[in-house]
Amino acid sequence: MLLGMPESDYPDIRGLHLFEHMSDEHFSALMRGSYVQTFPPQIDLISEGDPSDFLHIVLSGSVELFSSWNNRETTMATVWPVSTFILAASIKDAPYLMSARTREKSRIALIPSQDVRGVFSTDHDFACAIVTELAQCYRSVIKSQKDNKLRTSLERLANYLLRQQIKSNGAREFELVLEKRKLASFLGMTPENLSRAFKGLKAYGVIVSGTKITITDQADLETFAKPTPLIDDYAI
Amino acid sequence: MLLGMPESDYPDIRGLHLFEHMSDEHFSALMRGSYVQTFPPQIDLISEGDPSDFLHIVLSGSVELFSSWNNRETTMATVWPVSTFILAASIKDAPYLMSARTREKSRIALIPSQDVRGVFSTDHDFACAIVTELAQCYRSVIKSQKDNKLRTSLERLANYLLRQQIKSNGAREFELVLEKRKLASFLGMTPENLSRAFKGLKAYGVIVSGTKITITDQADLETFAKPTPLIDDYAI
DNA sequence: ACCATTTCTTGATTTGGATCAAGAGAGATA
DNA sequence: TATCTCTCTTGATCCAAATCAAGAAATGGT
Repeated sequence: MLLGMPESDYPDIRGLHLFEHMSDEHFSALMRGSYVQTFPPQIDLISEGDPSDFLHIVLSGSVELFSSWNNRETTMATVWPVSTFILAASIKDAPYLMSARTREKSRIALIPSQDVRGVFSTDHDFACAIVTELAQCYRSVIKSQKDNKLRTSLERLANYLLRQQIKSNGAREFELVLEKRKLASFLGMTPENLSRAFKGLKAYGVIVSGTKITITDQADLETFAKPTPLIDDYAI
Repeated sequence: MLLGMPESDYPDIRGLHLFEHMSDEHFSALMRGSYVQTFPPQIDLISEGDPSDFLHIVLSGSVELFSSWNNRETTMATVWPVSTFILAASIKDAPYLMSARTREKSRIALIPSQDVRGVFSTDHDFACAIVTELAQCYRSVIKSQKDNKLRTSLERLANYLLRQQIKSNGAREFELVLEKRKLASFLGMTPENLSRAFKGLKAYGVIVSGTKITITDQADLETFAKPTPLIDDYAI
């Protein structure tokens, strides 16, 4: 069942860079036309090729973005609260290029794309925020493209772990946030090979126990991984 | 030597979607601060990591965008007249993620990024045009990402040829616009393997003679390549 | 707590692509 | 035109990763 957006969700959404500086009036207008729904795990939210009727926002839980072709499937990204996804398609009124499914029970806000485009065309601050967001998204994909084309799978895994470590405040020990099979797909490899790659990183001081990763020799791993801000820093 | 932008170049630039709808006043302001320079072939225009001082526009010739890491290099894209490149970096005032070099003698316009950001922050039409442009760029990279992750190298080549054929108005016969070694890098393979891949496509009616491609059995090639708008149509 | 199901791991094998090496062809230069 | 250089092609070999197969571990439901 679809629910109108409860006001209690407003602050979370308003806190996103995307909506931070737009006028109260426009923000309320967007919210009034929106819905919130809680979905069970593994539910398809959108399918690539469909018209982009809604801009989606993950309020809780998490969402996998994936793509398929010729009976193959690959994980493109994972979206965590609070963030939007498929902004580009909504703005361009173009079909989705990726599909989305919930990874777990998730609360998703749905803002009609038409409303987004409407406000975008009149609210300059909103347009500026969209530019910043899209530039960020674009640069992230370029980095991912470089990661894929310039690195071997072992190097990609090593750098992925270093990035995750930073997100875990640089702790020696941290948890994988993705299922290994999804991580493998995200990194462009098979689950079998991911398993072997983890063993390959043992030589550089990486210990894996279930979802727990321990980096025993930071310098050694970094010497091997050679992380660079131009690929691995999501902030720039 | 740097030259101010000659007025004769204004129409070409004004014709870009990006600058089409902005006010005359703002357009002139941008142009007044800009430069045009003609570069010889194989000249480095920008290096990844550098601050993005200028938005670049290719007026004639062509430019290769490439990236390097750990002594490896890969071709990311080729830019043809008349188009801009590194818009996202200019807007975000962030370092370039890709390097650029001329492929041939090329005329390049240079618009100070600061001016672009200045006009962007006040001209709503310009901001909207930037949104459209960035959304387009983003979606192109996503398509490229899907191409790389979901297809084998033979499939990538087959679909590349079909896309190039469309750009050549669907002719049975057309010319490759890239050097084969650059095409190989762009498609994520070695020159040796590209050579073998071309031979592999002979089975599907592709004849290669130097830079000339002939598709003798359109249906057969398409059956093998399985092109989809969600990867291969640059327009959506 | 138990069973069923799925995921993960490990090993054996195959395959696609990279690398190495050398020759053929094309383009540039004098 | 002849020579030099660079790109492209081809063949031989090697390596990384995919696939196939089976067992171990973890997860979820009753």
